[in-house]
Amino acid sequence: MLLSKSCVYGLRASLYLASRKEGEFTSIKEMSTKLDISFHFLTKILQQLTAAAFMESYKGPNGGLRLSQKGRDATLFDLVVAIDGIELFTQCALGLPGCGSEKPCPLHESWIDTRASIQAMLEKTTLDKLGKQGKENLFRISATGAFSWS
Amino acid sequence: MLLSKSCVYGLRASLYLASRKEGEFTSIKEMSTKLDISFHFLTKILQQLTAAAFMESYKGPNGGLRLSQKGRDATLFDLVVAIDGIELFTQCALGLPGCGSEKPCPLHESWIDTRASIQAMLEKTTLDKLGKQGKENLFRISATGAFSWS
DNA sequence: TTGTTTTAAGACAAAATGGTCTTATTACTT
DNA sequence: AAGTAATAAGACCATTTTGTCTTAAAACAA
Repeated sequence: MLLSKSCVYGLRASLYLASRKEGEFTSIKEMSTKLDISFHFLTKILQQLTAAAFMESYKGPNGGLRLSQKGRDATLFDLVVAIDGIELFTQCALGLPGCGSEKPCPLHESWIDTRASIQAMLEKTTLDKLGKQGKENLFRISATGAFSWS
Repeated sequence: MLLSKSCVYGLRASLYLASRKEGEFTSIKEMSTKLDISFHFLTKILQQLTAAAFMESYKGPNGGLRLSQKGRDATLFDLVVAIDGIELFTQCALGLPGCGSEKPCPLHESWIDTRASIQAMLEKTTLDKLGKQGKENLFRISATGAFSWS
């Protein structure tokens, strides 16, 4: 798997928040229901993104999470790095510590390009723009049709 | 991580065998030592590749494993699929079952291209050719210099 | 035949990942 | 003040992946 489940869940919830009106809080309960993700597990993942200041939380009735300015400006790459770490984009495809252009593994040159294209894919747009694009294109972020861009 | 550890170990051992003279048996013990991989773990992984007929085994003194014709003609992609499965190359990047061109996730179109380039990278050459290329380029397949293309 | 060298098979353990549950804490509502 | 709705924190459990160990089976050698 390219991205961990935690990571995918974090991305989908981030896209959910990107679809909401700026500044508005959305409860984790709502997101977990609409995206069909375990509530407690999603809570834990989003705590990481809140700690990393991509989101802001507010407790109590009508509380929840919302994207911060940093979050709205963030790309999916930023979120992936925050959850899964940077290794995918820096390490050798065969996991060989000494691999480099001096003494490369058989995949080295190809992998440099390929991993850059993965990064480019994730860096293409910000959450803010993805929120707007989602409304236009009705992008899928849930398995079922439980979520819809209002 | 793009590939599991099992998969990476399997690829590295396959490359090791590709560097050996055709038809010659190499013991798993030798490979595990030179590649710095746990002997028993490597044994288990290579049993999968033997069961899938990429390799042939021979027991007893001077026994070991060697690439079959199928193995020499195989690409790294074939080996990856045998160990990690085909999912990486068929599934949605966000793991959404219903994702497709009718109702795509935000990454859908990019991911189609990117995962194809990963596949292309792994399909570029066969083990046989990689064995020859390795001798010319002295490709790295171990972390330390414990292995050398003789 | 007995011992040695090798893979095969499978039980078992450890670590990482994924997931659940309970208790705090904060803020609102009545 | 008391109750309710929400996140925060962390203990705990389950599953998957990774790794170890033991025993069996095959082939060779003395």
